[in-house]
Amino acid sequence: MSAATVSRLPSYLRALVDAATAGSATISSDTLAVESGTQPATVRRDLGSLSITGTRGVGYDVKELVAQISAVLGVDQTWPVVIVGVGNLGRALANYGTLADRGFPVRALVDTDSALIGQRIDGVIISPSAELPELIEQHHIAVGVIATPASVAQDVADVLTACGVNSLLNFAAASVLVPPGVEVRSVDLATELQILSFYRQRSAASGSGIGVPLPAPVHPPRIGS
Amino acid sequence: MSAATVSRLPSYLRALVDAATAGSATISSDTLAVESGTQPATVRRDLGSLSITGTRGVGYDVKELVAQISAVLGVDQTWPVVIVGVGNLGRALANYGTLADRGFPVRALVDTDSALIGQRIDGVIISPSAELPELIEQHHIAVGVIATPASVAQDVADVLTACGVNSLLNFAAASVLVPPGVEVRSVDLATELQILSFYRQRSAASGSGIGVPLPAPVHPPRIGS
DNA sequence: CAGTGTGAATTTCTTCACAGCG
DNA sequence: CGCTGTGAAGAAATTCACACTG
Repeated sequence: MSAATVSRLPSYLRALVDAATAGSATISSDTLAVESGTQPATVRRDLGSLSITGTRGVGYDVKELVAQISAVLGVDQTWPVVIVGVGNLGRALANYGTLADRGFPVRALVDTDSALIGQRIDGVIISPSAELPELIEQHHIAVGVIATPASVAQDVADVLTACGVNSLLNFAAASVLVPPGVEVRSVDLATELQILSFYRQRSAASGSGIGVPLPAPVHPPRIGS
Repeated sequence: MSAATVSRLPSYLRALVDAATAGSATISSDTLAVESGTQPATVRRDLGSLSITGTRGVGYDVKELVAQISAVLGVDQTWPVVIVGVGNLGRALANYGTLADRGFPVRALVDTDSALIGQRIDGVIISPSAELPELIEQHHIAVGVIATPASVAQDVADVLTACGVNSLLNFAAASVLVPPGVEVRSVDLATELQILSFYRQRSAASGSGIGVPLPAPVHPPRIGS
């Protein structure tokens, strides 16, 4: 299965859960494409590569699709997490229920700041970084979250991977090198902002002519939950 | 310039700033490739597509590269930001200095919760969502940050784009549809976790044999700033 | 008929490999 | 000699377009 396909599965799953909630029993590749921001042919190929088959003239069975994609993504399992670095970001993540809700319970917290060590966040004690290997073994840690300054991100990744953690979520503003077999996902605000900047400049340059007037502000739809 | 190239520019810039800090005057495509996790040939093509030229036998001029890439990414300019939704995430972002440091000062905050309206975060007052159009005009908002629940993300995007904001940073767990010319970058923890899950399952399946023993935990390198 | 499943065409992206230059 | 710049090859991903089927 291609990396491109995998990267789209979460958005399919999201759209499908929405559709299920809305009561749809089936969904067409056209609809799923619109909901997940891709093309119908791409949807069909992706689902085909998971050996998921629809019904001609009808579409795909929503419940089956949710079950299959969930299984492929492994969202039905639980992966204990360690967060390395309990600064602003690390603390926010530790308190952020979404991690635990998604099957990623935070079982260990690590920092080098002695002022933090011994404190508890949501019941989990903050340990010194030297204890990382023991913690990983004790709690069967599967995922390491790197929330340290960029300067130590590589060191952290080295320790984590050496201890057998082969899924890393990297929030540090640095790319880390890992051995083969280890998967790293990087989430970096600066990167996103810079890419946005690029396209903003670009569209300002091409769109600032008189031919492309700013649309008049509309009466705003109600924003609220 | 291809989207793939643009997506790599931030990591080049990061590596280059590091190199400059370390005192390097020039850098080869080989080194830059290692530092940014890509291939030398890719680096050379990317730089070539920016009409950046190096010196044969030597490499690229670090300072010039930093200047050129910074200009292309527009990081030398300032883009006022509005954050829509001041929950946990929105508040964290509003307080997060990195946004302002990168040329994205938060000039407006919006929420529907009347308990929040009128409060200030870092000097910026929280306004009711109905005022979004006026705020955008007053502050020349260029970037909209969506930090609302998924259910209203699309509505927020509609208002923002209708008011001429064509750079969106979307933290909601929903994909939003936007008119052509508008750039959206989505940052979604659930998506990242699900993709990690997929590869973790995959490597567990292929790597759990006796042939691939868990590496013994090494003596951990010092983790600290 | 509406919508899947899929060969084939196309586009996009990456990598090779090497001539050529400082 | 070391490293760039790039044509050409290759690989990957997307999209077209249509036969086919429930």
